[in-house]
Amino acid sequence: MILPIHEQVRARVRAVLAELYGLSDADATVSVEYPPNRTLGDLGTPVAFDLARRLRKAPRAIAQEIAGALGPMPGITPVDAAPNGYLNVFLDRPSFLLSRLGVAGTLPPPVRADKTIVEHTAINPNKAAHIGHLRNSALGDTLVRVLRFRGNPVEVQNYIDDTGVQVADVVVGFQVLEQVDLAAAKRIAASARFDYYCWDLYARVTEWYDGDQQRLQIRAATLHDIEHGTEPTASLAAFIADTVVRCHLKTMARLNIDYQLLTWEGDILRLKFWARAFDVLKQTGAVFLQTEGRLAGCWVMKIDDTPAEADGEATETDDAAEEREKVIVRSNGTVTYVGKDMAYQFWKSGLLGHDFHYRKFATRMNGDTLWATTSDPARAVADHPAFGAAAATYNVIDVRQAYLQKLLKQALTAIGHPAEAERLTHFSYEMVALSHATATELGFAPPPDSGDAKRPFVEVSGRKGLGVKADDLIDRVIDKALAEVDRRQSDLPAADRRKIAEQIGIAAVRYFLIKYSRTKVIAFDIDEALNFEGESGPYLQYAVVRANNIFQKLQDRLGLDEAAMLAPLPAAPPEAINGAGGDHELWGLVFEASRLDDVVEQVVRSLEFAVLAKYGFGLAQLFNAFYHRAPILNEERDDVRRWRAAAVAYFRQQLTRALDLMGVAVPPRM
RNA sequence: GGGCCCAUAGCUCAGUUGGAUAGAGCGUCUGGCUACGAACCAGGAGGUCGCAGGUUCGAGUCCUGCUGGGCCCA
Repeated sequence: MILPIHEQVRARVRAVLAELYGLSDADATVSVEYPPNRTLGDLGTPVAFDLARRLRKAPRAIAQEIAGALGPMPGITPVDAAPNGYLNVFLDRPSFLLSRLGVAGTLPPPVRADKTIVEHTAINPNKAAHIGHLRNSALGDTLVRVLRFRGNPVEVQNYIDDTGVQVADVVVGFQVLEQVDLAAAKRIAASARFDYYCWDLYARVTEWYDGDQQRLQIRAATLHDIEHGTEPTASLAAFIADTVVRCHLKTMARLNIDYQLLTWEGDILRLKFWARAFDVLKQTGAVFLQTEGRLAGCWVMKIDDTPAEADGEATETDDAAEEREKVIVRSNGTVTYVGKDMAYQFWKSGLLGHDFHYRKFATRMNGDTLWATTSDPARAVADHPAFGAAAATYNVIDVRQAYLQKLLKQALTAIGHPAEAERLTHFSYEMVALSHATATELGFAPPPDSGDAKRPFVEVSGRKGLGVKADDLIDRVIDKALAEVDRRQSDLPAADRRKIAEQIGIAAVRYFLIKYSRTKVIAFDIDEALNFEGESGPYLQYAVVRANNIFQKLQDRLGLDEAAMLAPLPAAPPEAINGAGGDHELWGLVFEASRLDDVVEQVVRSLEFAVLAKYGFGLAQLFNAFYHRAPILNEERDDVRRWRAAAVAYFRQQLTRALDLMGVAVPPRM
């Protein structure tokens, strides 16, 4: 963990700047960076460049003055003013490594107070999950893990849109296309994969609508029945949603993803959350009844469509022409999903003044209860954790929802809570499409002369049934992993090999979904996802497995455990770690391993998990190179061997933690 | 019509608040297994960072315009 050292260096340089030049903290920002290699230094700052103009001196001269005035710092040896003006510092390597291994004291974990809600997944409960949903869940779950790593208390929620158009469509499929009632639907659920069944049925309903637009009236009537609890439609819809949600939870559990609370849209309706939020919106004038024009009879919210501007110069020309009106309640009385989302957000931010009832829905992977909201007092469990009312909210939803997420923020501001709006984050990411090769392989190739054939990728469409189902992908990746494990670990029992293959498959899928910037469209390619070589989850796992094997062998052959290997180090000659002969490879590995906390901060700041993925990969690469060049079991010199073992011990500790942040476990063998 | 995003090696992508020599994986070519198991490593080839201006001691990174592509709103 390197951040405490950053702070130490930054504080000391600031003190020197005040001393030498009378500069306050506000006058100079001291950024701490990493020199390109360890020969130049471990940490560096370009502070002299920033001051060159103000002080009318060459950066190099300033750097030399600062270096001369810095004086000794605990754990930090010489300070070097590089010829180009960088100011670089070197760490005391032995004490740095030993303290990080707990041989010489440990660092307290950070603690933060503010409760944070992360909402992710939110798949319409009307069909099987596909790879697009997996990107959401993988990002969301990683966000949860990363926030917890840095001490944030997190509540994970999964929003279930059980009263939306998509569920209505599948209800139409059952009732009209299949002539199936609730009892028959239950029989189907008992005998087949229900989410897969619904996947196909949903696509058929879409086709059926396309055959005659009049049929959309059936959808509207069905939706109305669901929203108003009219039987038998309401019960069938509830059964479909409940059953499909349980399928989704199983799928996500395969990837080590789960939740603390399922929030059901139907409960928001039945508990009149919306009515409550509507009152607030009306009272504050945030929404009003439009009496004229084409939106007459609708309750609308004026929305700010202008791009964010720092200055106010444009305001005098920005009259009504720049403002649009968003329909919140349609003239037929139905609430748009924006309205429901607002009520939900008010509750998340602790501004609604009402709460759900809660019921136990299932058991989580760790044995805790997965809770669900309920509107039925008879089903409610009195003794439940406190949900909602968080200081900060992350809504993990793809970029197509950016407009609606902006509306949520505006609604919070409009009802007089700009601070809450500020702490609402739309965790936005681009969509997942299919590469042409994979679309073709799946039988979805667009006609050669069509416009679709010329596009860079093929769009996934749940409505058309066009996509890769999450469980199919996971199955294929695990099958591939199992074939590899069978080849290499034939002595292991089948059940163990299966378990290892699952761990490897999960790593491959999760790493693949994390490694791209969130602003990038993923053109999903099955062959790429199945590649376990190079930059992949299994590569990272393999590095840790190798490191673990070294300690296993030390134990087996010499009876030495990690603690016994490290115990003599405080008194051992430090040449091996100090890079005698200009070799800084061992130290380079240790230093890079220490950067995890810095990387996590950067990840939370930027919400870019690709940074975490690249870090883990780079660290694994460093280790693999070290592994080849620096033997431990076959090393004769005792101190060299122990320093190497210490470096490997720290490496495996840190990469194991990094993998855990990605929801990836380390297999016992590979 | 308005807004957001993307463009870097043959392909897929990194490149931190502007900073040290533009990197990685895949593919391709060459070499390395008596095991700390090669799901690995070492090396080669491969680049007008979409185009044109601007700001700066310094621009792949910031600003403006343009081209091509994707998405959202109307």
